Amino acid sequence: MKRNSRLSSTLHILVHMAEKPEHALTSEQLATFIHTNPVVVRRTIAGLRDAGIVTSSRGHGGGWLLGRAPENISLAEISTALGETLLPFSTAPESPGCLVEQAVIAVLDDFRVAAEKLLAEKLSRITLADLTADFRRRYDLIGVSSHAV
Amino acid sequence: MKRNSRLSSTLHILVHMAEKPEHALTSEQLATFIHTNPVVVRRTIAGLRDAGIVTSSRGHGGGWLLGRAPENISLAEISTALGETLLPFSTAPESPGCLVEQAVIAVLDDFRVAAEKLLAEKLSRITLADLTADFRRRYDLIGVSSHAV
DNA sequence: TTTCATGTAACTTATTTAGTTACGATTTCA
DNA sequence: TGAAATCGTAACTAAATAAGTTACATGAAA
Repeated sequence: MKRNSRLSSTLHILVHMAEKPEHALTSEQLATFIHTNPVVVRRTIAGLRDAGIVTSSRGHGGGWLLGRAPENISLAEISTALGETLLPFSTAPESPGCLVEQAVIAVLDDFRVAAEKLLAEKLSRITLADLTADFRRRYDLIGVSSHAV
Repeated sequence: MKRNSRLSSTLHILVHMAEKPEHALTSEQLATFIHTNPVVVRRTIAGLRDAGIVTSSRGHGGGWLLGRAPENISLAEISTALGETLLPFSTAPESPGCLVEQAVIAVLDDFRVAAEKLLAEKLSRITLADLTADFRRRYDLIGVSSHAV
């Protein structure tokens, strides 16, 4: 798993889980999908469990399942549950008391608040179901082209 | 200079330059403003020079000046000149040929393109002049409160 | 009670970014 | 013309962050 790909890797995993709603997938299996190892998977999606997006069970036959229907899981929730920040820049003060810095931070923070709201809104309109639908479309297309050949 | 603070640090520097339009500031001076060293400053704002946002001159009395009026320098330009990415997540393929990944990347890239456009628009409406105005307001306020006491 | 699975802490490794040193090129000034 | 000041940039070091790995405790099922 590459850097900064936690969101896309997690979505990859979730689509697989959505495609096997009745079958718990182990961390081991999920790890192979995103070319990493089971511990990284467990660590990465631990927050999703806390958010009720997935459930996990131990022991024989255990593993991971979606916590609810893909229609009710938005990318906004997933991103939040992963602890991802939508904007990459920092506005933490480095020279408390400096008026220039205070002005910079004030303006940037205003922008940040507004931007995060916008992004969260956009992400909340995309659901896991949209992703699985997109996947199925691609899958069916391959089938068609195979027949055509 | 902390991590992920290249944008705010650069804005800090630029406000100082806007406040001294006639006086070239050296990398050394700029470095002290953001608590780093001259080479980091030169490296960081090299892109701004290429974009015409600032100019630099060598030798005795040399240093850095704004390339044009603060009203005509937007945060969008600055961010771009710094080579900053507005969104932090990666959508680089890790398993070429995987249809699930393709679906995930397609959806995320659509979001990314739309989101970057939105953010760039918002940033293009904020200029360096807005920052200096904010700074002056704070500066004047301090003066007033000093008189009051 | 054995096996399979997660939960998690601790450690190692890889990557990225900032910091540093060094020095050449350019400009000003005495 | 020579000394001092300043940027430009390459090369290296250090620090921070994130991923990968190992190890083992916990819990569930056969």
